[in-house]
Amino acid sequence: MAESRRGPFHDRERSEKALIDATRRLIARNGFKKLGVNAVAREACLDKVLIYRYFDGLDGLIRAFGKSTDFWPTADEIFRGALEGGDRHHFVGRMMVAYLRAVRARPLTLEILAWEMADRTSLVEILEGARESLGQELMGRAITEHGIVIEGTDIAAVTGLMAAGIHYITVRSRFIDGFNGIALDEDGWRRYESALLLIFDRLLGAEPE
Amino acid sequence: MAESRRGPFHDRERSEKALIDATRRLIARNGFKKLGVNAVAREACLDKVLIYRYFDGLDGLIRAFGKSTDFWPTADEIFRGALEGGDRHHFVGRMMVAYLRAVRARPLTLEILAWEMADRTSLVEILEGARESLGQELMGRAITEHGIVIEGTDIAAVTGLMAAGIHYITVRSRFIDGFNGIALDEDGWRRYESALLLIFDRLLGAEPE
DNA sequence: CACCAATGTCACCGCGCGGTGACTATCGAG
DNA sequence: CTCGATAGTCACCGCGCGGTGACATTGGTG
Repeated sequence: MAESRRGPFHDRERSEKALIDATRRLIARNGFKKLGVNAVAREACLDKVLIYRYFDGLDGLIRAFGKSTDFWPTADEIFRGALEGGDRHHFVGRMMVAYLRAVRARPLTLEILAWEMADRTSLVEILEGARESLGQELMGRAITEHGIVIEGTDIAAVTGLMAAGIHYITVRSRFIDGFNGIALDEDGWRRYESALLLIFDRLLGAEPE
Repeated sequence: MAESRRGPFHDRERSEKALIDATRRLIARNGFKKLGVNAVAREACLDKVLIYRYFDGLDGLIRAFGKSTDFWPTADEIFRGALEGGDRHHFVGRMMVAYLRAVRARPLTLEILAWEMADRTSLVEILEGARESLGQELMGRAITEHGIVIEGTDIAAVTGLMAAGIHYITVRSRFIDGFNGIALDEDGWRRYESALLLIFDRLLGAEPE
């Protein structure tokens, strides 16, 4: 079998994978602006008709891309980061910092987030499913597995607000290099992280375990 | 003079204004996705060549639109809202709530915010100038005119984070009806507002003046 | 009046897009 | 070897886009 030759594979599975990979590369490189059947086919060095044959069009390709790619951080990753984050601050604050870092480290995720803000087409809706529940899962497991106790505070509203702020700043950091007068260099990110820790310490009480 | 007739005005000023108004309507209605010389000209019932003649292309038209329209809330509006917000919470928290309401009430502003997240073209950069300084102006005037004292807290980082969260949630509320498990109905907005007030009360101390 | 600059209209160009039908190449089954 | 299904190519369509040149219309000035 001529594994490494250029051009067609005569292997549907490989072609499908090539198209999905091309989609991922395009989104990572250019975002969603220039995403289309022509662009994907060019990137994959395959004919665009295959997108229609194998995926029933761009929608299906995006759907397959969404299933194949873990562009979203997992709850485990967040908890791991929070646990490594020392013990001088409240666990929930450390979770938010871990979330900030996880999102920042995922260019693909940032593009998806930006896409979700920009328009509401069928393409975007496909990618939203799994992750709206991440917040709930995080708080639920924080309570059951890590013994976090919340009382007297609308924790969903506060964490939602913080997650929203994290999304906004990280997404915009793709283009701009400052927000609200704070440069988005390593020092600026540290300041935002400290702000997150401080807010939850003051809200929920620092817990020097 | 046939003031109210359909069609050409034979009046450059009026035509320019018509094009700018058409731009505003289009952005408010469809966002920036379908914005282009053809669409604007159609909306204005004028020929697109005038966009090139009078504004040197779409860039210039957007620039003129940015100058002509006050799509951004003013510091005065925020202070007014904060002062009307009672005295049971810290002034900075009330300012953030006023900011949330001001942004929410401006569909045009939400579209611009969404646009800024989505891509970084010359068109977007034009609209960014005046407002990056709003945060600084607000905090500066809060300190000098309202006697707000901040110490021991990175207030820029905290307010930046909150403003970012406000931007994200309001922008997404154009399409979705919930975030982090909180419905974006009147009750949901109240919860976010309460969260803002609570955070700044805990951070800066409630000041029942 | 004649003239001219400015205003606005119209027809057209090249391009890349999404989408499709007809064709060829490959490979395994009988 | 033959045949048929599958994988992949190619040429083409209509459309809307950004952009431009040639023309028609208007209104003020001498």
